[in-house]
Amino acid sequence: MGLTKTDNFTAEQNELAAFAKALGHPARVAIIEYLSTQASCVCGSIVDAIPLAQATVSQHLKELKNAGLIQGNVEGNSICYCLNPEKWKKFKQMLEPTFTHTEKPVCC
Amino acid sequence: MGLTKTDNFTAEQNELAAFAKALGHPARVAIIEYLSTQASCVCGSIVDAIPLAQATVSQHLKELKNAGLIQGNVEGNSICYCLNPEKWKKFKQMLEPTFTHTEKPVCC
DNA sequence: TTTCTTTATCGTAATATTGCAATAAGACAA
DNA sequence: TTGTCTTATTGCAATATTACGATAAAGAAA
Repeated sequence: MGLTKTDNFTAEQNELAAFAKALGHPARVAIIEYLSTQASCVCGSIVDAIPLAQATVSQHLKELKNAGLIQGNVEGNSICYCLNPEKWKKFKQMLEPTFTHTEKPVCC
Repeated sequence: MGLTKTDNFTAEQNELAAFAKALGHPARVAIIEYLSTQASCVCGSIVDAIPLAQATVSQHLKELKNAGLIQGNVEGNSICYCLNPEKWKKFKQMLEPTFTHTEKPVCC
Protein backbone atom coordinates (compact mmCIF):
# COMPACT_ATOMS: atom_id res chain seq x y z
CA MET A 1 0.00 0.00 0.00
CA GLY A 2 2.72 2.49 0.86
CA LEU A 3 0.61 4.08 3.59
CA THR A 4 2.01 3.95 7.11
CA LYS A 5 -0.66 3.07 9.68
CA THR A 6 0.18 5.78 12.16
CA ASP A 7 -3.08 5.24 14.06
CA ASN A 8 -1.76 1.95 15.36
CA PHE A 9 1.05 3.62 17.26
CA THR A 10 1.45 6.20 20.02
CA ALA A 11 2.07 9.87 19.35
CA GLU A 12 5.55 9.47 20.84
CA GLN A 13 6.38 6.56 18.58
CA ASN A 14 5.21 8.52 15.59
CA GLU A 15 7.21 11.57 16.61
CA LEU A 16 10.41 9.61 17.13
CA ALA A 17 9.84 7.91 13.79
CA ALA A 18 9.34 11.31 12.16
CA PHE A 19 12.63 12.61 13.60
CA ALA A 20 14.46 9.50 12.46
CA LYS A 21 12.85 9.51 9.06
CA ALA A 22 13.85 13.12 8.52
CA LEU A 23 17.44 12.14 9.23
CA GLY A 24 17.11 9.03 7.08
CA HIS A 25 18.74 10.42 3.97
CA PRO A 26 22.44 11.16 3.51
CA ALA A 27 21.74 14.61 2.07
CA ARG A 28 19.78 15.53 5.16
CA VAL A 29 22.50 14.09 7.39
CA ALA A 30 24.97 16.25 5.48
CA ILE A 31 22.78 19.33 5.98
CA ILE A 32 22.54 18.70 9.72
CA GLU A 33 26.29 18.14 9.97
CA TYR A 34 26.87 21.34 8.05
CA LEU A 35 24.62 23.28 10.40
CA SER A 36 26.38 21.70 13.37
CA THR A 37 29.80 22.85 12.30
CA GLN A 38 29.48 25.98 10.20
CA ALA A 39 28.91 29.49 11.40
CA SER A 40 26.96 30.43 8.31
CA CYS A 41 23.50 29.04 7.99
CA VAL A 42 22.33 30.87 4.90
CA CYS A 43 20.36 28.63 2.59
CA GLY A 44 22.59 29.41 -0.38
CA SER A 45 25.68 28.13 1.39
CA ILE A 46 23.86 24.91 2.24
CA VAL A 47 22.95 24.46 -1.40
CA ASP A 48 26.62 24.98 -2.30
CA ALA A 49 27.72 22.43 0.29
CA ILE A 50 25.35 19.69 -0.82
CA PRO A 51 26.07 18.01 -4.16
CA LEU A 52 22.48 18.08 -5.38
CA ALA A 53 20.41 20.51 -7.39
CA GLN A 54 18.98 23.58 -5.68
CA ALA A 55 15.41 22.33 -6.01
CA THR A 56 16.36 19.03 -4.40
CA VAL A 57 18.16 20.66 -1.49
CA SER A 58 15.18 22.95 -0.95
CA GLN A 59 12.97 19.87 -0.77
CA HIS A 60 15.25 18.24 1.81
CA LEU A 61 15.30 21.44 3.86
CA LYS A 62 11.52 21.42 3.81
CA GLU A 63 11.40 17.91 5.22
CA LEU A 64 13.83 18.74 7.99
CA LYS A 65 11.73 21.80 8.78
CA ASN A 66 8.50 19.79 8.76
CA ALA A 67 10.02 17.37 11.26
CA GLY A 68 11.06 20.37 13.35
CA LEU A 69 14.76 19.53 13.36
CA ILE A 70 15.63 22.85 11.74
CA GLN A 71 14.01 26.25 11.57
CA GLY A 72 14.32 28.98 8.97
CA ASN A 73 14.47 32.70 9.61
CA VAL A 74 14.10 35.23 6.84
CA GLU A 75 17.13 37.49 6.73
CA GLY A 76 16.69 40.17 4.12
CA ASN A 77 16.95 38.55 0.76
CA SER A 78 17.94 35.12 2.00
CA ILE A 79 16.97 32.61 4.68
CA CYS A 80 18.99 31.48 7.68
CA TYR A 81 18.43 27.84 8.55
CA CYS A 82 19.41 26.67 12.00
CA LEU A 83 19.05 23.61 14.19
CA ASN A 84 16.12 23.63 16.61
CA PRO A 85 17.65 22.89 20.03
CA GLU A 86 14.38 21.88 21.67
CA LYS A 87 13.52 19.25 19.09
CA TRP A 88 17.02 17.83 19.20
CA LYS A 89 16.75 17.64 22.97
CA LYS A 90 13.51 15.71 22.62
CA PHE A 91 15.03 13.47 19.97
CA LYS A 92 17.92 12.69 22.30
CA GLN A 93 15.63 12.03 25.24
CA MET A 94 13.56 9.62 23.19
CA LEU A 95 16.63 7.65 22.14
CA GLU A 96 18.23 7.67 25.58
CA PRO A 97 16.47 4.56 27.00
CA THR A 98 17.64 2.40 24.11
CA PHE A 99 21.14 3.87 24.20
CA THR A 100 21.31 3.10 27.90
CA HIS A 101 19.84 -0.36 27.49
CA THR A 102 22.40 -1.31 24.86
CA GLU A 103 25.31 -0.39 27.09
CA LYS A 104 24.70 -3.62 28.97
CA PRO A 105 25.13 -6.99 27.24
CA VAL A 106 21.92 -8.21 25.64
CA CYS A 107 20.03 -11.45 26.13
CA CYS A 108 21.40 -13.42 23.17
CA MET B 1 13.60 9.28 -9.72
CA GLY B 2 13.26 7.91 -6.22
CA LEU B 3 16.89 6.83 -6.21
CA THR B 4 19.08 8.23 -3.45
CA LYS B 5 22.46 9.38 -4.76
CA THR B 6 24.56 7.71 -2.11
CA ASP B 7 27.77 8.21 -4.10
CA ASN B 8 27.61 11.92 -3.39
CA PHE B 9 28.01 11.39 0.33
CA THR B 10 30.53 9.88 2.71
CA ALA B 11 30.29 6.32 4.02
CA GLU B 12 29.63 7.74 7.49
CA GLN B 13 26.82 9.95 6.27
CA ASN B 14 25.27 7.01 4.48
CA GLU B 15 25.58 4.79 7.54
CA LEU B 16 24.01 7.34 9.86
CA ALA B 17 21.23 7.85 7.33
CA ALA B 18 20.71 4.08 7.16
CA PHE B 19 20.40 3.83 10.96
CA ALA B 20 17.96 6.73 11.04
CA LYS B 21 15.97 5.43 8.11
CA ALA B 22 15.62 2.04 9.77
CA LEU B 23 14.15 3.79 12.80
CA GLY B 24 12.01 6.01 10.60
CA HIS B 25 8.79 4.06 10.92
CA PRO B 26 6.59 3.86 14.03
CA ALA B 27 6.34 0.07 13.81
CA ARG B 28 10.10 -0.20 13.88
CA VAL B 29 10.29 2.27 16.76
CA ALA B 30 7.77 0.09 18.58
CA ILE B 31 9.85 -3.02 17.89
CA ILE B 32 12.98 -1.36 19.25
CA GLU B 33 11.13 -0.11 22.32
CA TYR B 34 9.76 -3.60 22.86
CA LEU B 35 13.24 -5.11 22.68
CA SER B 36 14.52 -2.42 25.04
CA THR B 37 12.03 -3.24 27.75
CA GLN B 38 10.95 -6.85 27.45
CA ALA B 39 12.84 -9.89 28.57
CA SER B 40 11.44 -12.03 25.80
CA CYS B 41 12.79 -11.43 22.36
CA VAL B 42 11.14 -14.27 20.49
CA CYS B 43 9.87 -13.21 17.10
CA GLY B 44 6.36 -14.43 17.81
CA SER B 45 5.99 -12.19 20.83
CA ILE B 46 7.11 -9.22 18.75
CA VAL B 47 4.46 -10.04 16.16
CA ASP B 48 1.88 -10.18 18.96
CA ALA B 49 3.04 -6.83 20.33
CA ILE B 50 2.89 -4.96 17.01
CA PRO B 51 -0.57 -4.26 15.57
CA LEU B 52 0.31 -5.31 12.02
CA ALA B 53 0.14 -8.55 10.09
CA GLN B 54 2.84 -11.15 10.61
CA ALA B 55 4.21 -10.67 7.11
CA THR B 56 4.50 -6.94 7.66
CA VAL B 57 6.26 -7.31 11.00
CA SER B 58 8.67 -9.79 9.45
CA GLN B 59 9.46 -7.22 6.78
CA HIS B 60 10.15 -4.51 9.38
CA LEU B 61 12.37 -6.91 11.33
CA LYS B 62 14.29 -7.56 8.15
CA GLU B 63 14.94 -3.87 7.63
CA LEU B 64 16.13 -3.40 11.20
CA LYS B 65 18.41 -6.40 10.75
CA ASN B 66 19.75 -5.06 7.45
CA ALA B 67 20.62 -1.78 9.14
CA GLY B 68 22.32 -3.78 11.87
CA LEU B 69 20.24 -2.36 14.71
CA ILE B 70 19.00 -5.82 15.68
CA GLN B 71 20.29 -9.33 15.27
CA GLY B 72 18.44 -12.62 15.14
CA ASN B 73 19.53 -15.88 16.72
CA VAL B 74 17.86 -19.14 15.90
CA GLU B 75 16.57 -20.76 19.04
CA GLY B 76 15.12 -24.14 18.27
CA ASN B 77 11.92 -23.63 16.41
CA SER B 78 11.79 -19.87 16.78
CA ILE B 79 14.09 -16.86 16.47
CA CYS B 80 15.32 -14.55 19.19
CA TYR B 81 15.73 -10.98 18.03
CA CYS B 82 17.91 -8.69 20.10
CA LEU B 83 19.39 -5.22 19.90
CA ASN B 84 22.94 -5.01 18.58
CA PRO B 85 24.87 -3.03 21.21
CA GLU B 86 27.78 -2.16 18.94
CA LYS B 87 25.63 -0.61 16.25
CA TRP B 88 23.67 1.35 18.79
CA LYS B 89 26.91 2.62 20.25
CA LYS B 90 27.98 3.77 16.81
CA PHE B 91 24.60 5.34 16.18
CA LYS B 92 24.89 7.25 19.43
CA GLN B 93 28.43 8.37 18.70
CA MET B 94 27.41 9.68 15.31
CA LEU B 95 24.58 11.73 16.79
CA GLU B 96 26.61 13.02 19.72
CA PRO B 97 28.18 16.05 17.98
CA THR B 98 24.80 17.42 16.98
CA PHE B 99 23.27 16.65 20.36
CA THR B 100 26.15 18.52 22.01
CA HIS B 101 25.98 21.38 19.56
CA THR B 102 22.28 21.91 20.18
CA GLU B 103 22.76 22.21 23.92
CA LYS B 104 24.09 25.72 23.32
CA PRO B 105 21.85 28.40 21.85
CA VAL B 106 22.01 28.55 18.09
CA CYS B 107 22.80 31.43 15.80
CA CYS B 108 19.28 32.56 14.94
C1' DT C 1 10.42 50.89 -12.97
C1' DT C 2 13.63 46.83 -14.43
C1' DT C 3 16.86 43.49 -13.24
C1' DC C 4 19.21 40.42 -10.29
C1' DT C 5 19.45 37.32 -6.46
C1' DT C 6 17.56 33.96 -3.59
C1' DT C 7 14.48 30.42 -2.34
C1' DA C 8 10.12 27.75 -3.06
C1' DT C 9 7.01 25.24 -5.82
C1' DC C 10 5.29 22.68 -9.84
C1' DG C 11 5.42 18.91 -12.93
C1' DT C 12 7.22 14.74 -14.13
C1' DA C 13 9.72 10.24 -14.26
C1' DA C 14 11.91 6.63 -11.86
C1' DT C 15 12.26 4.07 -7.91
C1' DA C 16 11.11 2.79 -2.98
C1' DT C 17 8.07 1.74 0.76
C1' DT C 18 4.07 -0.12 3.07
C1' DG C 19 0.75 -3.66 3.93
C1' DC C 20 -1.31 -8.02 3.49
C1' DA C 21 -2.91 -12.62 1.77
C1' DA C 22 -0.98 -16.57 0.19
C1' DT C 23 2.51 -19.53 0.25
C1' DA C 24 7.04 -21.46 1.15
C1' DA C 25 10.62 -23.13 4.17
C1' DG C 26 12.38 -24.87 8.23
C1' DA C 27 12.37 -27.28 12.66
C1' DC C 28 10.02 -30.14 15.87
C1' DA C 29 6.37 -33.74 17.34
C1' DA C 30 3.90 -37.79 16.83
C1' DT D 1 6.32 -40.39 7.19
C1' DT D 2 2.55 -36.57 8.30
C1' DG D 3 1.18 -32.73 10.76
C1' DT D 4 2.02 -28.53 13.33
C1' DC D 5 4.33 -24.41 14.61
C1' DT D 6 7.15 -20.50 13.48
C1' DT D 7 9.18 -17.29 10.45
C1' DA D 8 10.39 -15.77 5.67
C1' DT D 9 9.27 -14.82 1.03
C1' DT D 10 6.45 -13.84 -2.98
C1' DG D 11 3.22 -11.10 -5.51
C1' DC D 12 0.54 -7.37 -5.80
C1' DA D 13 -1.72 -2.69 -5.26
C1' DA D 14 -1.51 1.76 -3.28
C1' DT D 15 1.18 5.39 -1.89
C1' DA D 16 5.64 7.86 -0.93
C1' DT D 17 10.21 9.42 -2.02
C1' DT D 18 13.92 11.22 -4.79
C1' DA D 19 15.72 14.12 -8.24
C1' DC D 20 15.76 17.80 -11.43
C1' DG D 21 14.41 21.33 -14.94
C1' DA D 22 11.39 24.97 -15.30
C1' DT D 23 9.13 28.44 -13.28
C1' DA D 24 7.20 31.35 -9.67
C1' DA D 25 7.58 34.51 -5.82
C1' DA D 26 9.64 38.06 -3.15
C1' DG D 27 13.01 41.11 -1.78
C1' DA D 28 17.43 43.87 -3.05
C1' DA D 29 19.81 46.69 -6.21
C1' DA D 30 20.12 49.47 -10.13
